[in-house]
Amino acid sequence: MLPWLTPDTPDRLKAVRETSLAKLVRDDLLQAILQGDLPPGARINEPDVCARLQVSRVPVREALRELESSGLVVSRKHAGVFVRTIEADEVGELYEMRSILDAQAGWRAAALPLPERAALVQALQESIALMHAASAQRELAAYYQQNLHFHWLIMAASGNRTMGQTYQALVQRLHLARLKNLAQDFGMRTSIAEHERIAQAIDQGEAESARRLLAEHVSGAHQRLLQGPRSTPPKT
Amino acid sequence: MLPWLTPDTPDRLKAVRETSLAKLVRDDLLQAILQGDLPPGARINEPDVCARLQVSRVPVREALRELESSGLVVSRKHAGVFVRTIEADEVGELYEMRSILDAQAGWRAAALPLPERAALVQALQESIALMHAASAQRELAAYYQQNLHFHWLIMAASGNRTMGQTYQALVQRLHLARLKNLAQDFGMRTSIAEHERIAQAIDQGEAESARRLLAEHVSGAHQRLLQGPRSTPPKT
DNA sequence: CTATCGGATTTCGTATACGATTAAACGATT
DNA sequence: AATCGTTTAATCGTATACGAAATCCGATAG
Repeated sequence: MLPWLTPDTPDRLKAVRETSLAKLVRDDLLQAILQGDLPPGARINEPDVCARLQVSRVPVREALRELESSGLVVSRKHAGVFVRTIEADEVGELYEMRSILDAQAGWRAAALPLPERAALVQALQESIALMHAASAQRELAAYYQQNLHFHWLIMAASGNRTMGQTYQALVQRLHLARLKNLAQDFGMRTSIAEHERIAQAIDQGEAESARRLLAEHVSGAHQRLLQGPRSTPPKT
Repeated sequence: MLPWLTPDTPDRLKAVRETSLAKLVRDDLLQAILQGDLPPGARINEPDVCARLQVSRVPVREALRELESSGLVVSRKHAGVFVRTIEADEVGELYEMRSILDAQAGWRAAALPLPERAALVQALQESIALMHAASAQRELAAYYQQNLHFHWLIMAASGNRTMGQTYQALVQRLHLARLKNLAQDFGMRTSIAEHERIAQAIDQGEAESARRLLAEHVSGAHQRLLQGPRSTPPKT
């Protein structure tokens, strides 16, 4: 390798060549939306974005169109672009889709050849450990992130990139809904226990179990969300 | 109703108010792609589109960006926009997603309250009748359309609009793959028989059966596609 | 005759400016 | 107080221009 070439030079070169201003603007707005800097219902001002990022209107408009088609913003003609507000019924729709996507990914993951599966399971267990830590310290944000990570590990391992993209868009929209209702502790303990059983099923190669557990896990998460926070589960 | 108001006036008014040039261009290009006028791999020339539709470049670019994010075209910087070519492995990914979406929709449909379910089943049976007709006359295009229609009926009846949108985008991409391989007769008889059993399961309200049958039906369609055309199934 | 290098053409990406249209806010009138 | 008209500000669509990149093509060297 030539001395002035760092290992990541080809990647950076490729990134510069293939990226466009529109994509950069899109990523910036995406981050702003997901972080809550642009809360649901907020109006996105084109000139402001142009001024902030020092770009012209065209890339901004293209970025907004792309965000619109992924369902994160809505554009009302001659009125502006607004961050979408996700209604309760749509949350239900999104959870239903998540449940079947997660279930399918889990099924695939559990049917993976042993070496890859073992690597996945190890990553899952590390994620679970971090969930325990976050739960113990009541760090909801950290727990939430780990939760996303856990499921993403399974999705990524399933090997279906198309499904992964849909999943990602889906999670982003759910995140939008989450921004409205303040983050709350909806049964972290139950959730962790389910995660452990899922990881176990994948570890054992029990594909059908993994599928069922994941479907129930996601549906259950939705149910817990609907029922709202509870102090402690009643001992029957 | 006021005399000068035709029944569809509100709709048309709404359409005019909400539509934009970009959306019109998008729909036009979408149709051109799906009809095969712009075959996979074809280059989409911006000035040509501008000249043909008598619009400026901005709406054309926005339309292309939207098509890109729905996976129908790819844009190579400074090289142009091209209709996507779907590779075999991606076809597999798409079929995998279709199978779980169809299965879930069928499960929901079979759990529908009786009046809606009866209406759905009637529509499904009409569709099957048209499939029989198309099959008898070897009209592959007509059969293909009915096939799409059949599955769409189930998806629409399931009531999950979000899932319906993903499904639609998915079917469009699969259609793109189909444009490359010439349309072929991959077991219409088997397919019709499966459709009949699916309609029956929904009619009987057997949700789990409907889910399983649809999942197997779509997977089977993919398998038939992979194996290529066969003269007649061997009698065991 | 082939391969490679270089320039010319084409096309895309971006920036800027302007007219048209619309929505929302404000004020005037009844 | 309610309604209507006006104003204002924003967006949308368009036109134009320029820089950058890629492709095409020919000339030259081997």
